[in-house]
Amino acid sequence: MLDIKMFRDHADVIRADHDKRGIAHDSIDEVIRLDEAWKKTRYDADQLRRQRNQAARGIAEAKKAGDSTEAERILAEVASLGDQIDELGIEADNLVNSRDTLRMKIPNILHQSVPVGENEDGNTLHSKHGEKGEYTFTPKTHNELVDQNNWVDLPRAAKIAGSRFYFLKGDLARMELALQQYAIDCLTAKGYTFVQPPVMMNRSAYEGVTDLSDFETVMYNVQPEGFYTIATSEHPLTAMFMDEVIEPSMLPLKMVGVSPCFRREVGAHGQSDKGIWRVHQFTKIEQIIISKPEDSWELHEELLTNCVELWDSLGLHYEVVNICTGDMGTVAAKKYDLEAWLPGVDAYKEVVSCSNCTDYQANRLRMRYRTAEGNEAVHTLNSTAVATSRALVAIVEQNQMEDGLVQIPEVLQPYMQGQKVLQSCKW
RNA sequence: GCGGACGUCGCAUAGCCUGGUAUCGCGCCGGAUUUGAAAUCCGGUGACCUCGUGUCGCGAGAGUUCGAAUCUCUCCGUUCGCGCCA
Repeated sequence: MLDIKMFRDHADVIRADHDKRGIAHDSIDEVIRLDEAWKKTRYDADQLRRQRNQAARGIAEAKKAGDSTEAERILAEVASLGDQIDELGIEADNLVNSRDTLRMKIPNILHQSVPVGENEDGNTLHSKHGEKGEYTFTPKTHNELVDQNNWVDLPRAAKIAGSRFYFLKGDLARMELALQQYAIDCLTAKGYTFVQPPVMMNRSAYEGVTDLSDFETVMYNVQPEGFYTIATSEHPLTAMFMDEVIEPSMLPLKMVGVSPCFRREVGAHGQSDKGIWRVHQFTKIEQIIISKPEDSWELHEELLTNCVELWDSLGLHYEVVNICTGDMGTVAAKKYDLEAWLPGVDAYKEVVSCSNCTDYQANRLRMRYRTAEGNEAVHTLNSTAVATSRALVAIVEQNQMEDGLVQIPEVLQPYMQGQKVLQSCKW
């Protein structure tokens, strides 16, 4: 959510940003209109409250002085004030609620380095890492490979849960765990604190970190408590300091989180999403930073550097893409994606997303830090380190051999008792 | 699940019984003093607005009242005891 001061003092900046994104200004104008109406109504209500408070003080004094006639007189005079105050108060509440409901939907201000484009075709190449491997045979898709080796059981998962769930089995499941440990070790070595978050959140905290439409399409709602299962550990870790004033000496707060991630994937279909590429549940190791505003752009680059080092060390070929205006969501001010090459389909597909959300989430979460001038909103950043299901797909496809077995990346071998090749499951 | 206690500005705490201006301390910021620092002293330190002798704010919401941190109810959270439990 953008600071209301942006609408009052720098509406031109928001308008220019909407122009870049190619969206109309209607909502901005409406927020400004509602804000002015709220300020006026609020002022009127305050004036009445002031009258009432003065009267109440008068009554207190009169009673102390033992003058009950005077007390009765003031009481009669202000008898109707309460109703008027209630009326104006409700009106003011309605106005400010409408204002903020609308304000929540207005996207973050983009960084100037974000390329302008209508859709994902406008994303620009930031950097290339590694080379396409050369195969003396026709590379298979990960679906064919996990099927051939009995590493994934989709039909039985569908039977007991539903489509887009999976059993992960044998050596592939072992490598999944190795990936988790390796990624966590890499980041804790860089000074990031390992945190395991709750995997469910209440609605009010969740509203602080996500696009409102996600409640209808992304998160599972768990009854009877009404919790939401997290779609990524970004959400609990970012919301962790909700409603707090953080000591500046604690910043920047760097965390590496691991959690299962749950996604309903409403409306998501298509041949390319078969197998374990797009699923309802997967594990993700996530980097989170909470920082002072002046440090966030440098730290955004640090997050990307961490990803690059991690993915390079796995020996994988991928590209880094700078997401354009038309492909950016509501929350991020700038976003890099890592797209790994999948030889089975000869395409680059998203495996990592690295965002600077500036003060957008912090404003919603009322998450501030102390400065000489007062309390100011912090900046929040997040980046995938490894989403294991997708990393497995990239490894399986890129490291496949002619017999359909898969070489284990060297850095993961120590986590698998030195094993070098993933073996098939018997059943 | 049952029963009790508790929730007050960044932290810590008083006020609650008996309704009538949000207390003291620490930390932090500014000023005085100092070559500098420490110590000391003074002031400030939640949010909002049309910036006032203004309004709101004591976990959230509702109620009683001219007026609620204070009384009543519901909910949330923390904690202790009992029960169940990996």
